[in-house]
Amino acid sequence: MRQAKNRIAELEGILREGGVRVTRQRAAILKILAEAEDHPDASELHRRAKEIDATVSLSTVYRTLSALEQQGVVQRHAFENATARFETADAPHHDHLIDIETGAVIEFRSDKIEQLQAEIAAELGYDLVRHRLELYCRKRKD
Amino acid sequence: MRQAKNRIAELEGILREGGVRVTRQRAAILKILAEAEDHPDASELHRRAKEIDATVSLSTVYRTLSALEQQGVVQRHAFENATARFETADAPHHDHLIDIETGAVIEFRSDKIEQLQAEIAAELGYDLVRHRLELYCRKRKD
DNA sequence: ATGCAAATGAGAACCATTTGCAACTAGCTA
DNA sequence: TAGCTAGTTGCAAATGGTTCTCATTTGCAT
Ligand SMILES: [Mn+2]
Ligand SMILES: [Mn+2]
Ligand SMILES: [Zn+2]
Ligand SMILES: [Zn+2]
Repeated sequence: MRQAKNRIAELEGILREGGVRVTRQRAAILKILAEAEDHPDASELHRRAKEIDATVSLSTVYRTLSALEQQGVVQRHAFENATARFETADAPHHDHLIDIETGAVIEFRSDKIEQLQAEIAAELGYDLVRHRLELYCRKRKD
Repeated sequence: MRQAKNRIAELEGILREGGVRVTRQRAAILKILAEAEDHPDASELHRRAKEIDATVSLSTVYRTLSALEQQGVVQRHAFENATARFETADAPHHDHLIDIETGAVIEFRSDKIEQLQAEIAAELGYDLVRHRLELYCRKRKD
């Protein structure tokens, strides 16, 4: 809990630095995001945030997510035919494996792949700015 | 040209096999797709198809693309905040590098990455069904 | 040629996300 | 501490790519 509080305070600090006001609504959304262990979409975040502050509107959730994304505090994912999902951007970079039966999202990281991507871009005369790697899988049955 | 004609005939054959009628509109869309060297979206395909058959409607473009996708003849891509783009699925598998300044799409393939992906899925207890790998890049300036 | 299930065009519907606007309010100022 | 004001909010309407509805047309097997 101490952990989470620090993290939230830190995030709020980043916002204030960026000239973004920390309103009641934004604090609620930020707390939800900081505590989330999954990859909720806007309406799920809305549902959760309302438990903290019932006045939060879906519009504000969207506006806040855009602001947080712009501040680099939140990351947006657009998985295959699904609404956008979000997570805080404080964890080290990772990519995602999506279970196509259950929708479960599993995180992973491959330094080899990360490096290969940069090499490929370089070979083609480009600098890699960001990438998207998603594995759509089915649980192995043996 | 011979090449293209064969390819189109072949694609039409696949459709008939699948019990999908080859209409005037579908033939036009198929021809455009077979000749396309880029990754056009639905409205661009519509624009091009109308030059062959002016009656083609955007609805039919969408419906045809869905049908072709289901037959495995066409592949749909949903790049970062952009409309869906399409290409025939007869070329060997490849992934895409997107120039974030110009929007240009460049194809590439890395057998190493392909293999690593399968390994990662396996390690997590999954079978890789399909994946999405996109590199968002900026032209290197030196 | 005929019959009929499949396909079409036009426009309405969908739906996640964005936006306009009048009422609030965070946070600096005096 | 009260006041000021630009940033923020809730609500509702707008957006825009894509899908759907339905009356009409058409591919194609017989
Ligand atoms: Mn994640
Ligand atoms: Mn391609
Ligand atoms: Zn990665
Ligand atoms: Zn690939």
